[in-house]
Amino acid sequence: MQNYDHKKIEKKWQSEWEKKEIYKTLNSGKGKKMYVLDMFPYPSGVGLHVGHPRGYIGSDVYARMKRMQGYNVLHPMGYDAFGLPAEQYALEHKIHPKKAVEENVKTFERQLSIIGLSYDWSRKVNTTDPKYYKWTQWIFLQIYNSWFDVIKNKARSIKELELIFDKSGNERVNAVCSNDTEIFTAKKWKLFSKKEKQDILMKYRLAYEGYSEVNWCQEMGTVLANDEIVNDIKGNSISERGGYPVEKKLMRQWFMRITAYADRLLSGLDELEWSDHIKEIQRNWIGKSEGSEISFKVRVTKKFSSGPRMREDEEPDHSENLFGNSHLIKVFTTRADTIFGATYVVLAPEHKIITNYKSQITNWEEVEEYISGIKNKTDEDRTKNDKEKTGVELKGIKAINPANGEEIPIWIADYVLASYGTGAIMAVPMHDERDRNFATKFNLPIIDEPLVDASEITRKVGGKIVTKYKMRDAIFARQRYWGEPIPLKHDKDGIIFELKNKDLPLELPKVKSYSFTGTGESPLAGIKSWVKEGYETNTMPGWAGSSWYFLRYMDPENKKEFASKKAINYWKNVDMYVGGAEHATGHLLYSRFWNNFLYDMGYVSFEEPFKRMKNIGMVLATDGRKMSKRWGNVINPDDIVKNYGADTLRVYEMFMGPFEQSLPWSTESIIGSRRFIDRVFRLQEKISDKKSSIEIEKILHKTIKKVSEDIENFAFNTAISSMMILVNEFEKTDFINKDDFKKFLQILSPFAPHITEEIWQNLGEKKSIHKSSWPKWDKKKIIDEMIKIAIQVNGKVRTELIIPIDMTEQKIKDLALKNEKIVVWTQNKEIKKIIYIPHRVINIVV
RNA sequence: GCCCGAGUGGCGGAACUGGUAUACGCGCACGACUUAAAAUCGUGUCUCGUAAGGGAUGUGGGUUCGAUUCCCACCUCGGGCACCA
Repeated sequence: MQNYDHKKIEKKWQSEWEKKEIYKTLNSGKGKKMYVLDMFPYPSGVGLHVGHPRGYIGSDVYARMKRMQGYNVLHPMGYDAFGLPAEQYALEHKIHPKKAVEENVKTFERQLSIIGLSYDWSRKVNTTDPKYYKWTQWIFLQIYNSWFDVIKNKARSIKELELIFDKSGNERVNAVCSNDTEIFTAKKWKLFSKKEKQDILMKYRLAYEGYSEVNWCQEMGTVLANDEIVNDIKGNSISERGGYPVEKKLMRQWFMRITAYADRLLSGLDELEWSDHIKEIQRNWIGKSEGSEISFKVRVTKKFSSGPRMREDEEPDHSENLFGNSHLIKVFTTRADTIFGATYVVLAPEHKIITNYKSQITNWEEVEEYISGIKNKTDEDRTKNDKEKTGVELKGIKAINPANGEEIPIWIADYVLASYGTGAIMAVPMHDERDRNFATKFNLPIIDEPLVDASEITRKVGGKIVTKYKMRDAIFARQRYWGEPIPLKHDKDGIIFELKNKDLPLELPKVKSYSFTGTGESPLAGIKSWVKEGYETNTMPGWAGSSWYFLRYMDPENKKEFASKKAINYWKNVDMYVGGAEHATGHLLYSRFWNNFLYDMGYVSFEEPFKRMKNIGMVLATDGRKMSKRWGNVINPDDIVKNYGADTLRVYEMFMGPFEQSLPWSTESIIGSRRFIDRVFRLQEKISDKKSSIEIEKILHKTIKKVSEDIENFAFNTAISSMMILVNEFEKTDFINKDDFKKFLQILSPFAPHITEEIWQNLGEKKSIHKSSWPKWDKKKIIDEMIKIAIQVNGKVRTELIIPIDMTEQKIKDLALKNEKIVVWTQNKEIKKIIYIPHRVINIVV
């Protein structure tokens, strides 16, 4: 008997499998389909630590079992490689990002290849490959050319909207649109110029151009993310690196109107087999709340003013204009029932109505100062919970509470956000803690008025019931180089043209420097030919390519479509998605959004892309911290594979604890998994043609059942522990039946593919174990004839009984009562009742 | 602050739907093999107690014949959101 040489065995089988392409998947097959997908990685320069492959091993075990169970399994891998880290790596190493990605992919593949994962590598995708991002651009154009019909609750072509405008204007259109959209008739629409029409349509498109505030750092010449900013001693925002001042700057951006899908993204969660935890995070992120929109009239109290025209008897205005018109303040409240307790109104400092009353506000200087003070603060500063409330009253004007006609003061304060609701609130200090804090600080009245019916009062004061979401539209632009170019161009009059399909992909141009431009614009803006052609200079954000990659794996070489109808209809949604929980509010929301959109437009036949999902827990370092170069606690999987073998690494990573739980790595404990593999190898010596004992058969079949069920539930740790128990039993016997041992090898093979293949073929099999059929357990063989039950007196276990499984309840009770260990506790006492739980326990209550 | 999740031996963890808590593995101790060590194998390993028996699943209470599991309060840790009207 030769010794177990993991290096030799693993190398041999890996090259054999590759040669025979045993993991290659066709877009058709006899069995049912099964799409098992890993979240594709961002190949970074530092390489993998032992935590990274844990999720891949889990999905691999699952995919391998499903394959053996007769499913046609799609199990691909690819790379998400656009974005900042690759760009920064390139800057540091002075190479092109494309080169950096190539290098990192190579490192990644070398590290993965030695673990023995069963990917179909022929389906590899890379988001930075023009052949791939051609279709990212194409999908962008479909989204750009769509609007959202609220009545039909789905996306429709923008051409249809134009037809509606031609026919009847937008008065009756119920669409999701930007909130400063004005109402027009068909007649008026026809009079608009081309540019004006374009601007109006832009307010309806699901991908649209707009402006948003960014954190701008002049010294660094770039936009910073929120977590790249810290506060100095005075509370001013400064960059984390360098400590330069950061201010807010309005910047042109592209957006995705994900808010149109808020309701569907919320209700779609119900049918998904995801952990409740992740669903809850998405629900909170979407943040649905129902309430009332109510208008408060503004009255100028300063005498002889020449302000906006106002008439007391004027009808409230119900236009969709965000900030209402000049003489009405529209507030959003979830507590319309408290309206009689409203003692003041608060506007966001950005509220448009403020400047409309510039000449009526008597303390304008003070107001202006407060507003400009807000400008230099980041949202984070403004929204710190423990922050003392600040604000300024708008003197000279008052609001009228529509419920009781009372005149109440109007304030501006940064605790009211322009981006949520209507940017204005009615303050009810009696019922709202924030309003109460504010009222206390500024000596505003706090009154206790009886509550009224919310919907009734809303109707009475001419308001309406509305639903609001916390979720915002997603910014879909980066002012950086390393991303997909946006496939649009404009002429000198600002008319936007989309690129035709035949002109896709619009490839990233070569550029001298892809570092920050200093103007905040993308490096593409520095390329004369690019700008001259009128191409868009923003690039797409990192999440663009990852929002649809699962569809490309189905048909990765297709040149005519992002994937053929046939392939999409065959594979449909991902059946099992495996990856980190940190993508809950990013990737997992965006890709659901894109997939919903593609469903609306008839490109895919399913609304939800990821039916089942398991979230891998993090592998922590031995010290309980995250593994990081910084702490010097990184364990490299290459070393583990070298010293213990890939099978041992795989078994250990699955055995160390529950799949979804974060666990500390222990190189000390890994020896247990290696011993297990060693024992399995040594068991070969005991193989015989003799029939196994009934006891061994029983435990074997129980183990097959347990392992099958555990893999299905991603309970890999207990699957392995049950196989360890079986091996312990095998070791106690003199011989092992060959067929029984082969069954054991099969259920172990998803975890330890190399050693099981080696023994399998040592036993005379010619075909790969991974192509064999998953063993079935025999129901008859797992039934115990004799079982052990506990006998309790008053809930405490006093003894155990071993009885035939079919013994009657009465007989068991008699036996229990006669038992000498029980009699000690029951004599001279009245037996009140006896509780019998079949096959488990008898409890005698005295 | 609000919303989720978790807390079990020296360590990682197990326990179906309320039914014998501590499976499996690591570590440790002792023993076998060995000149010796490693490897391997065997035995033991929650705690107090000689035993009978008692006590332990973060803490305190409750429901129940019976609670790691359900309920209430609190403590600690992890995650999400963060003045969302």
